[in-house]
Amino acid sequence: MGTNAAGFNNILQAWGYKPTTQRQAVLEVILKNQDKHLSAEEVFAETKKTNPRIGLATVYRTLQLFEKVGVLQHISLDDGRMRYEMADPEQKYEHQHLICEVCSDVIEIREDMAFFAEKVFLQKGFRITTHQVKAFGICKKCSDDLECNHGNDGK
Amino acid sequence: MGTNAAGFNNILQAWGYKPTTQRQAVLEVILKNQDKHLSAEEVFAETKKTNPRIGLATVYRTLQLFEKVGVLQHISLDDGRMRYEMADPEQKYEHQHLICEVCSDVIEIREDMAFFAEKVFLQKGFRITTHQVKAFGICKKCSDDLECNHGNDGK
DNA sequence: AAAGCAAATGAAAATGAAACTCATTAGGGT
DNA sequence: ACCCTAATGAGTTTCATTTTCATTTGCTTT
Repeated sequence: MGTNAAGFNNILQAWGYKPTTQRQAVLEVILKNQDKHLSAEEVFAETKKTNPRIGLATVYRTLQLFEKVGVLQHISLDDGRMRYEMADPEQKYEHQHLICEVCSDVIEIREDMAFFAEKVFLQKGFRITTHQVKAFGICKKCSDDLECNHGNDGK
Repeated sequence: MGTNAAGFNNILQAWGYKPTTQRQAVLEVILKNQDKHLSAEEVFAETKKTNPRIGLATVYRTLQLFEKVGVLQHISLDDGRMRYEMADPEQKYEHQHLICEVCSDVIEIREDMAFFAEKVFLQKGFRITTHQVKAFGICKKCSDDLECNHGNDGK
Protein backbone atom coordinates (compact mmCIF):
# COMPACT_ATOMS: atom_id res chain seq x y z
CA MET A 1 0.00 0.00 0.00
CA GLY A 2 2.60 2.59 1.00
CA THR A 3 5.25 3.86 -1.37
CA ASN A 4 7.99 1.30 -1.68
CA ALA A 5 9.47 -0.17 -4.84
CA ALA A 6 6.92 -3.02 -4.65
CA GLY A 7 3.66 -1.19 -4.04
CA PHE A 8 4.77 1.44 -6.48
CA ASN A 9 3.96 -0.61 -9.57
CA ASN A 10 0.45 -1.10 -8.30
CA ILE A 11 -0.03 2.62 -7.89
CA LEU A 12 1.11 3.32 -11.44
CA GLN A 13 -0.97 0.52 -12.91
CA ALA A 14 -4.02 1.64 -10.98
CA TRP A 15 -3.69 4.93 -12.83
CA GLY A 16 -3.03 3.22 -16.16
CA TYR A 17 0.66 4.13 -16.33
CA LYS A 18 3.50 1.79 -17.12
CA PRO A 19 6.19 1.04 -14.53
CA THR A 20 9.10 1.65 -16.88
CA THR A 21 12.75 1.27 -15.96
CA GLN A 22 13.19 5.05 -15.95
CA ARG A 23 10.34 5.49 -13.52
CA GLN A 24 11.73 2.78 -11.28
CA ALA A 25 15.15 4.40 -11.40
CA VAL A 26 13.75 7.79 -10.46
CA LEU A 27 11.77 6.22 -7.64
CA GLU A 28 14.90 4.62 -6.23
CA VAL A 29 16.63 7.99 -6.21
CA ILE A 30 13.64 9.50 -4.42
CA LEU A 31 13.58 6.72 -1.85
CA LYS A 32 17.30 7.04 -1.22
CA ASN A 33 16.97 10.77 -0.58
CA GLN A 34 13.84 11.01 1.49
CA ASP A 35 15.51 13.46 3.84
CA LYS A 36 16.45 15.84 1.00
CA HIS A 37 14.44 18.12 -1.23
CA LEU A 38 15.79 17.39 -4.68
CA SER A 39 15.23 19.51 -7.76
CA ALA A 40 14.57 17.97 -11.19
CA GLU A 41 18.15 18.67 -12.19
CA GLU A 42 19.44 16.96 -9.05
CA VAL A 43 17.23 13.93 -9.56
CA PHE A 44 18.48 13.82 -13.14
CA ALA A 45 22.13 13.85 -12.10
CA GLU A 46 21.55 11.21 -9.46
CA THR A 47 19.51 8.94 -11.70
CA LYS A 48 22.12 9.08 -14.45
CA LYS A 49 24.56 7.31 -12.15
CA THR A 50 22.61 4.07 -12.47
CA ASN A 51 20.79 4.86 -15.69
CA PRO A 52 23.08 7.01 -17.88
CA ARG A 53 20.74 7.08 -20.85
CA ILE A 54 17.83 8.80 -19.11
CA GLY A 55 16.88 12.20 -20.49
CA LEU A 56 16.15 15.35 -18.52
CA ALA A 57 12.71 15.70 -20.06
CA THR A 58 11.82 12.26 -18.80
CA VAL A 59 12.81 13.28 -15.30
CA TYR A 60 10.58 16.34 -15.47
CA ARG A 61 7.71 14.25 -16.81
CA THR A 62 8.27 11.55 -14.23
CA LEU A 63 8.30 13.96 -11.31
CA GLN A 64 5.04 15.49 -12.50
CA LEU A 65 3.59 12.04 -12.95
CA PHE A 66 4.61 11.03 -9.45
CA GLU A 67 2.98 14.13 -8.08
CA LYS A 68 -0.22 13.36 -9.97
CA VAL A 69 -0.45 9.82 -8.60
CA GLY A 70 0.26 11.06 -5.09
CA VAL A 71 3.79 9.77 -4.59
CA LEU A 72 5.46 13.18 -4.54
CA GLN A 73 4.61 16.76 -3.78
CA HIS A 74 6.46 19.85 -4.87
CA ILE A 75 7.70 22.70 -2.72
CA SER A 76 9.32 26.00 -3.53
CA LEU A 77 12.22 27.07 -1.37
CA ASP A 78 12.44 30.39 -3.22
CA ASP A 79 15.65 29.45 -4.97
CA GLY A 80 14.23 29.54 -8.46
CA ARG A 81 13.60 25.86 -8.97
CA MET A 82 10.90 23.46 -7.97
CA ARG A 83 11.78 20.80 -5.43
CA TYR A 84 10.13 17.51 -4.64
CA GLU A 85 9.63 15.38 -1.58
CA MET A 86 7.66 12.28 -0.68
CA ALA A 87 3.97 13.01 -0.32
CA ASP A 88 2.21 11.90 2.82
CA PRO A 89 -1.51 12.41 2.38
CA GLU A 90 -2.18 11.76 6.06
CA GLN A 91 0.08 14.60 7.06
CA LYS A 92 -0.88 17.36 4.68
CA TYR A 93 -1.62 19.65 7.55
CA GLU A 94 1.33 18.69 9.68
CA HIS A 95 4.33 19.34 7.55
CA GLN A 96 6.28 22.59 7.42
CA HIS A 97 9.72 23.77 6.36
CA LEU A 98 12.20 25.93 8.20
CA ILE A 99 14.84 27.40 5.92
CA CYS A 100 17.97 28.83 7.53
CA GLU A 101 19.00 32.09 5.91
CA VAL A 102 22.62 31.56 6.95
CA CYS A 103 23.43 27.95 6.04
CA SER A 104 20.43 27.23 3.77
CA ASP A 105 19.64 24.11 5.72
CA VAL A 106 16.06 22.90 5.44
CA ILE A 107 14.48 21.54 8.60
CA GLU A 108 11.18 19.72 8.46
CA ILE A 109 8.76 19.95 11.32
CA ARG A 110 5.33 18.51 11.94
CA GLU A 111 3.13 21.00 13.64
CA ASP A 112 -0.56 20.27 13.69
CA MET A 113 -2.32 22.86 11.55
CA ALA A 114 -5.75 21.27 11.28
CA PHE A 115 -7.21 24.02 13.46
CA PHE A 116 -6.02 26.51 10.89
CA ALA A 117 -7.95 24.83 8.08
CA GLU A 118 -10.99 24.54 10.31
CA LYS A 119 -10.93 28.17 11.30
CA VAL A 120 -10.51 29.29 7.71
CA PHE A 121 -13.45 27.20 6.63
CA LEU A 122 -15.69 28.48 9.40
CA GLN A 123 -14.77 32.10 8.81
CA LYS A 124 -14.42 32.23 5.03
CA GLY A 125 -16.07 29.10 3.69
CA PHE A 126 -12.77 28.32 1.98
CA ARG A 127 -12.11 24.60 1.91
CA ILE A 128 -8.36 24.00 2.08
CA THR A 129 -7.09 20.94 0.25
CA THR A 130 -3.35 21.51 0.66
CA HIS A 131 -1.27 24.14 2.31
CA GLN A 132 2.36 25.06 2.70
CA VAL A 133 4.06 26.70 5.63
CA LYS A 134 7.52 27.96 4.88
CA ALA A 135 9.49 29.85 7.48
CA PHE A 136 12.78 31.67 7.01
CA GLY A 137 15.08 32.48 9.86
CA ILE A 138 18.21 31.36 11.65
CA CYS A 139 18.71 27.80 12.80
CA LYS A 140 20.04 26.90 16.23
CA LYS A 141 23.47 25.96 14.98
CA CYS A 142 23.97 29.23 13.13
CA SER A 143 22.75 31.42 15.96
CA ASP A 144 25.08 29.55 18.33
CA ASP A 145 27.95 30.24 15.94
CA LEU A 146 27.06 33.91 15.76
CA GLU A 147 27.02 34.08 19.55
CA CYS A 148 30.50 32.55 19.73
CA ASN A 149 31.93 35.19 17.46
CA HIS A 150 30.59 37.83 19.82
CA GLY A 151 33.13 36.87 22.48
CA ASN A 152 36.27 37.07 20.35
CA ASP A 153 35.23 39.52 17.67
CA GLY A 154 37.39 40.28 14.67
CA LYS A 155 39.65 37.27 15.27
CA MET B 1 6.46 57.58 8.33
CA GLY B 2 4.58 54.72 6.70
CA THR B 3 4.76 54.01 3.01
CA ASN B 4 3.10 56.80 1.12
CA ALA B 5 4.48 58.81 -1.77
CA ALA B 6 5.81 61.38 0.72
CA GLY B 7 7.56 59.20 3.31
CA PHE B 8 8.85 57.05 0.52
CA ASN B 9 11.65 59.42 -0.48
CA ASN B 10 12.88 59.40 3.09
CA ILE B 11 13.06 55.63 3.13
CA LEU B 12 15.09 55.52 -0.07
CA GLN B 13 17.41 58.30 1.04
CA ALA B 14 17.94 56.66 4.40
CA TRP B 15 19.30 53.68 2.48
CA GLY B 16 21.36 55.88 0.17
CA TYR B 17 19.19 55.35 -2.90
CA LYS B 18 17.86 58.02 -5.21
CA PRO B 19 14.14 58.65 -5.50
CA THR B 20 14.09 58.65 -9.29
CA THR B 21 11.06 59.24 -11.45
CA GLN B 22 10.94 55.55 -12.38
CA ARG B 23 10.91 54.53 -8.74
CA GLN B 24 8.17 57.02 -7.98
CA ALA B 25 6.15 55.74 -10.92
CA VAL B 26 6.48 52.13 -9.80
CA LEU B 27 5.51 53.11 -6.27
CA GLU B 28 2.34 54.77 -7.52
CA VAL B 29 1.39 51.60 -9.36
CA ILE B 30 2.00 49.59 -6.22
CA LEU B 31 -0.06 51.97 -4.09
CA LYS B 32 -2.92 51.90 -6.59
CA ASN B 33 -3.00 48.09 -6.52
CA GLN B 34 -2.58 47.29 -2.87
CA ASP B 35 -5.32 44.67 -3.06
CA LYS B 36 -3.62 42.82 -5.92
CA HIS B 37 -0.51 40.69 -6.17
CA LEU B 38 1.22 42.03 -9.24
CA SER B 39 4.04 40.33 -11.10
CA ALA B 40 6.98 42.26 -12.52
CA GLU B 41 5.49 42.05 -15.98
CA GLU B 42 2.17 43.42 -14.71
CA VAL B 43 3.85 46.27 -12.85
CA PHE B 44 5.79 46.99 -16.04
CA ALA B 45 2.64 47.15 -18.18
CA GLU B 46 0.88 49.34 -15.65
CA THR B 47 3.80 51.70 -15.14
CA LYS B 48 4.23 52.20 -18.87
CA LYS B 49 0.82 53.86 -19.01
CA THR B 50 2.17 56.90 -17.20
CA ASN B 51 5.85 56.40 -17.97
CA PRO B 52 6.16 54.81 -21.42
CA ARG B 53 9.96 54.97 -21.50
CA ILE B 54 10.57 52.73 -18.48
CA GLY B 55 12.41 49.47 -19.14
CA LEU B 56 11.50 46.04 -17.89
CA ALA B 57 14.91 45.57 -16.27
CA THR B 58 14.35 48.71 -14.26
CA VAL B 59 11.06 47.34 -12.97
CA TYR B 60 12.76 44.13 -11.87
CA ARG B 61 15.53 46.09 -10.20
CA THR B 62 13.07 48.45 -8.57
CA LEU B 63 10.92 45.67 -7.15
CA GLN B 64 14.01 44.04 -5.66
CA LEU B 65 15.10 47.37 -4.26
CA PHE B 66 11.70 47.98 -2.71
CA GLU B 67 11.84 44.60 -1.09
CA LYS B 68 15.30 45.33 0.30
CA VAL B 69 14.21 48.59 1.89
CA GLY B 70 11.12 46.95 3.34
CA VAL B 71 8.42 48.47 1.16
CA LEU B 72 7.50 45.24 -0.62
CA GLN B 73 7.65 41.54 -0.06
CA HIS B 74 7.47 38.79 -2.65
CA ILE B 75 5.21 35.80 -2.70
CA SER B 76 5.00 32.81 -4.97
CA LEU B 77 1.56 31.67 -6.00
CA ASP B 78 3.03 28.68 -7.85
CA ASP B 79 2.21 30.14 -11.23
CA GLY B 80 5.79 30.46 -12.44
CA ARG B 81 6.37 34.09 -11.64
CA MET B 82 7.20 36.08 -8.57
CA ARG B 83 4.54 38.40 -7.23
CA TYR B 84 4.80 41.40 -4.94
CA GLU B 85 2.67 43.03 -2.31
CA MET B 86 3.08 45.78 0.25
CA ALA B 87 5.18 44.69 3.18
CA ASP B 88 3.80 45.19 6.63
CA PRO B 89 6.54 44.46 9.16
CA GLU B 90 4.08 44.53 12.06
CA GLN B 91 2.05 41.74 10.53
CA LYS B 92 4.67 39.30 9.36
CA TYR B 93 3.05 36.58 11.39
CA GLU B 94 -0.51 37.44 10.57
CA HIS B 95 -0.75 37.34 6.82
CA GLN B 96 -1.63 34.31 4.74
CA HIS B 97 -2.92 33.56 1.27
CA LEU B 98 -5.77 31.33 0.18
CA ILE B 99 -5.58 30.44 -3.50
CA CYS B 100 -8.70 29.01 -5.13
CA GLU B 101 -7.88 26.13 -7.42
CA VAL B 102 -11.00 26.77 -9.48
CA CYS B 103 -11.09 30.52 -10.11
CA SER B 104 -7.49 31.35 -9.11
CA ASP B 105 -8.72 34.08 -6.80
CA VAL B 106 -6.32 35.03 -4.04
CA ILE B 107 -7.83 35.78 -0.66
CA GLU B 108 -5.76 37.33 2.08
CA ILE B 109 -6.39 36.49 5.69
CA ARG B 110 -4.79 37.57 8.92
CA GLU B 111 -4.53 34.68 11.29
CA ASP B 112 -2.26 35.16 14.27
CA MET B 113 0.66 32.75 13.91
CA ALA B 114 2.92 34.10 16.63
CA PHE B 115 2.34 30.93 18.67
CA PHE B 116 3.79 28.97 15.77
CA ALA B 117 7.03 30.94 15.78
CA GLU B 118 7.23 30.66 19.54
CA LYS B 119 6.71 26.94 19.56
CA VAL B 120 9.30 26.41 16.83
CA PHE B 121 11.82 28.46 18.75
CA LEU B 122 11.21 26.60 21.99
CA GLN B 123 11.37 23.20 20.36
CA LYS B 124 14.06 23.69 17.73
CA GLY B 125 15.89 26.86 18.65
CA PHE B 126 15.05 28.12 15.19
CA ARG B 127 14.41 31.85 15.18
CA ILE B 128 11.85 32.67 12.50
CA THR B 129 12.20 36.06 10.85
CA THR B 130 9.57 35.67 8.13
CA HIS B 131 7.17 32.99 7.15
CA GLN B 132 4.62 32.28 4.47
CA VAL B 133 1.42 30.34 4.73
CA LYS B 134 -0.10 29.48 1.39
CA ALA B 135 -3.21 27.36 1.20
CA PHE B 136 -4.81 25.90 -1.91
CA GLY B 137 -8.42 24.84 -2.02
CA ILE B 138 -11.85 25.92 -3.16
CA CYS B 139 -13.31 29.27 -2.26
CA LYS B 140 -16.84 29.73 -1.01
CA LYS B 141 -18.12 31.11 -4.29
CA CYS B 142 -16.78 28.22 -6.32
CA SER B 143 -18.04 25.52 -3.97
CA ASP B 144 -21.47 27.19 -4.00
CA ASP B 145 -21.40 27.12 -7.80
CA LEU B 146 -20.45 23.45 -7.80
CA GLU B 147 -23.32 22.71 -5.47
CA CYS B 148 -25.78 24.47 -7.80
CA ASN B 149 -24.70 22.33 -10.73
CA HIS B 150 -25.52 19.28 -8.68
CA GLY B 151 -29.23 20.03 -8.89
CA ASN B 152 -29.53 20.45 -12.66
CA ASP B 153 -26.66 18.37 -13.91
CA GLY B 154 -25.71 18.16 -17.56
CA LYS B 155 -27.85 21.16 -18.54
C1' DA C 1 24.42 77.70 -13.76
C1' DA C 2 28.30 74.48 -15.39
C1' DA C 3 31.21 70.54 -14.27
C1' DG C 4 32.08 66.14 -12.38
C1' DC C 5 30.78 61.58 -11.00
C1' DA C 6 28.69 57.77 -9.33
C1' DA C 7 24.22 55.79 -9.41
C1' DA C 8 20.51 54.59 -12.33
C1' DT C 9 18.55 53.43 -16.66
C1' DG C 10 17.21 51.08 -21.18
C1' DA C 11 17.97 47.96 -24.92
C1' DA C 12 19.70 43.94 -26.01
C1' DA C 13 21.80 39.73 -24.99
C1' DA C 14 22.47 36.00 -21.71
C1' DT C 15 20.86 32.72 -18.51
C1' DG C 16 18.37 28.95 -16.76
C1' DA C 17 14.38 26.16 -15.47
C1' DA C 18 10.73 24.00 -17.52
C1' DA C 19 7.90 22.64 -21.52
C1' DC C 20 7.39 21.07 -26.04
C1' DT C 21 8.37 18.43 -30.61
C1' DC C 22 8.91 14.54 -33.02
C1' DA C 23 11.22 10.58 -34.56
C1' DT C 24 12.42 6.31 -32.20
C1' DT C 25 11.89 2.74 -28.61
C1' DA C 26 9.81 -0.28 -25.44
C1' DG C 27 5.70 -2.31 -22.68
C1' DG C 28 1.95 -5.38 -22.60
C1' DG C 29 -1.64 -7.69 -24.72
C1' DT C 30 -2.95 -10.55 -28.70
C1' DA D 1 6.68 -12.80 -32.96
C1' DC D 2 3.32 -8.83 -33.89
C1' DC D 3 0.84 -4.66 -32.98
C1' DC D 4 -0.36 -0.48 -31.04
C1' DT D 5 0.06 2.97 -27.97
C1' DA D 6 2.50 4.96 -24.24
C1' DA D 7 6.96 6.46 -23.12
C1' DT D 8 11.45 8.18 -24.11
C1' DG D 9 15.54 11.14 -25.55
C1' DA D 10 17.77 14.78 -28.02
C1' DG D 11 17.11 18.91 -29.44
C1' DT D 12 14.50 23.03 -29.61
C1' DT D 13 11.54 26.51 -27.65
C1' DT D 14 9.50 29.36 -24.25
C1' DC D 15 9.46 32.56 -20.87
C1' DA D 16 10.77 34.81 -16.46
C1' DT D 17 14.60 36.88 -14.68
C1' DT D 18 19.42 38.60 -14.73
C1' DT D 19 23.34 40.62 -16.70
C1' DT D 20 25.97 43.71 -19.72
C1' DC D 21 27.27 47.96 -21.19
C1' DA D 22 26.78 52.31 -23.26
C1' DT D 23 24.07 56.33 -22.13
C1' DT D 24 21.51 59.29 -19.03
C1' DT D 25 20.17 61.30 -14.76
C1' DG D 26 20.30 63.06 -10.06
C1' DC D 27 23.26 65.32 -6.75
C1' DT D 28 27.14 67.69 -5.07
C1' DT D 29 30.85 70.82 -5.75
C1' DT D 30 32.50 74.67 -7.82
